[in-house]
Amino acid sequence: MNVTSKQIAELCGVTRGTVDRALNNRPGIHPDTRDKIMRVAEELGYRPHFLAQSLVKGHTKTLGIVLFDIHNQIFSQLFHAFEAEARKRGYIVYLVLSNRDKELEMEYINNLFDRRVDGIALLPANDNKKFESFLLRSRTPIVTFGNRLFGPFPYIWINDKQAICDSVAFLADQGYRHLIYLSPPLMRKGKENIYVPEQRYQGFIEACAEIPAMRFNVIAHKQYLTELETLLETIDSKCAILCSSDVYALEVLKWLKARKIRVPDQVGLMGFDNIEFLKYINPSLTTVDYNVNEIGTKLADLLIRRINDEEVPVETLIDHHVLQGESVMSE
Amino acid sequence: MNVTSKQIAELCGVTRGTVDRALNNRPGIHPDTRDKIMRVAEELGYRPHFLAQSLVKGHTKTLGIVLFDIHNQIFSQLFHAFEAEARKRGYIVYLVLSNRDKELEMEYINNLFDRRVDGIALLPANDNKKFESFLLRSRTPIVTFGNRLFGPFPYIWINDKQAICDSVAFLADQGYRHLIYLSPPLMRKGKENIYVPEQRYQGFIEACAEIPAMRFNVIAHKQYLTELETLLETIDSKCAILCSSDVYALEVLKWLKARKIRVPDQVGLMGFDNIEFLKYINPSLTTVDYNVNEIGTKLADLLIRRINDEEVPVETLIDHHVLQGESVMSE
DNA sequence: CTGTTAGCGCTTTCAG
DNA sequence: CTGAAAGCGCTAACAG
Repeated sequence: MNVTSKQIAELCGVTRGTVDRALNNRPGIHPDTRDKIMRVAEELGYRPHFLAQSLVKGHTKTLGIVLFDIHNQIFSQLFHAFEAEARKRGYIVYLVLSNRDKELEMEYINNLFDRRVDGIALLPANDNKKFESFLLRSRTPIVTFGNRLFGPFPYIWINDKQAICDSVAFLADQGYRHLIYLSPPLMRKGKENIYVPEQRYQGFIEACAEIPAMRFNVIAHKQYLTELETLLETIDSKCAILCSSDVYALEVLKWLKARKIRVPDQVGLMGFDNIEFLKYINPSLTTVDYNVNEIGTKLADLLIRRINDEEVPVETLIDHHVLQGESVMSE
Repeated sequence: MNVTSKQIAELCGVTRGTVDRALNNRPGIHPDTRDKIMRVAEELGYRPHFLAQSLVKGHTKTLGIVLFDIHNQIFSQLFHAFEAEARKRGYIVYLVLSNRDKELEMEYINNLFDRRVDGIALLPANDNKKFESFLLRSRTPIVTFGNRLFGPFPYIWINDKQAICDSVAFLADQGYRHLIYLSPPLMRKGKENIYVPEQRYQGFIEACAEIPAMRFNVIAHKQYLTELETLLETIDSKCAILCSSDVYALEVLKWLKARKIRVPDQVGLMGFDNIEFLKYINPSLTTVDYNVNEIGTKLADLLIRRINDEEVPVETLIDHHVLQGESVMSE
């Protein structure tokens, strides 16, 4: 069914070299033969065999993007922007989900290498040196985001530490004197790459340490709700729960509602990411907002520029700001 | 950097044919030479060139999936399941987003054809005959979902018409005597493939027609909220708004809250899809629930079976049921 | 301006 | 058991 350049050559009574010159309009061919070849190609609905082309050209116009999963809406928004930019620049993208499984992540990346993707956008779950040298060995351009590696891999995200510092400062401003930082990913410390959770955590610790009157706790548990329950009973000052991402804040909010604990009257609540779904939540959630579409677009841009051997900054940090909602209140 | 079978052949003093026999453990090779070749391959970290392999084998172990977008969570859930099943069966997947753009959809599908994907899972935005014959011409296995074509393309989804009939029956049971069906996608009638919206619409009309006491309206507008506002003022009987998907129901709920119209006291509200995020919504939304993970998994399964030339049913319908939430109430 | 040749990396058939 | 040769479909360098 599929017509090849060889067939066109035979039909036109020329050789494949000539057909190639016409098809890829390169110089050195008589206008008449070119026209004829183009007409025949058109009629037969000729389409070049992409794999064969890739094999000889050495590139595939394909990008891979590795995410943990796509349940957290922040990543589907990011993907959408990434895909759109990739398309505009002529690339198609493989989306693979590692489910935070380190083995699976390596398997997938290997598979992407085998398929000769031109570049990979990576949200890494692995973090050791072995992994990094594995990535380096392939010489495939890689840009990381949302979690950092320490080899020479460009990174794009936000300044997480600063964002949490800003959040703490904001809550302090509103009169909160006791903060609970909730970040279940921290429990995977030593097991997985938790660069970003760690950054946020440090931001929290440092910011709190600088405010003399501030008391604080950290919850880094799978069973964070039960821990929260016991904790909440012991606190008497004005207290807020700062979550490392909106999805946890939503879980907490749901739980608080079930317990008839009023937000923000009895306890303040703050998330992180400003995912689109927040617009349907009451009370509206105070959160850290940043332009994830911009990240997705720039991620693709950086990757493609690396593919084209252009210089790209090793670190690109997008702006963020605290977005005030009804889930916290002043005095 | 990348080691080829040719290099291994030279190093082992054999020919590439022999190397191939070892690597793909085929019969007709001396155990010793096999061992040696395997050892050398291992040491050099040999990995077969996937594109070259595909070129000669005639398959790519690649699936394409075409979605409108990934903002509606129902589709990210579906993708997750699809991807997981594909991986288990040895496939990697291209995710492309048509944004409901018919031109773009064709471009993308052409691109997937060019790349010789083994099969495509398609949520079609196009619907005319030209499009279908275009799809057929390529002879690439295609399975559709979420919107139907009428060529011989297997289809998997739910029985949408029945689901809306069930919803209407349910609402009637609860004592509602006036229903507003809200389905903005209907406005694209004649412009795009709206098979599923149409099915749901017909379910609504037919079900209402069978209930003598029932009055009803349909909103199929982009500016559905303003239309809703004027409509609501004219209604005196117990009324519910039935939305063609949860995302519209959430928009409506948000708007009603802003207008201080209480759900379900003043008006009932019902969605469709039961997306995961609903668990964070108050009042909890009455909706139509179905197992979208099952759809994603079966979609991949059907597609792969078609690729393997197995017979697959032309239509696979997953169960659904009305899930009662607090957004509707009896008498 | 066009044909010939070699090659991308792998598989497969046919001899030996 | 192994080598030689052809081919997947396309590109590119070199002659003519």
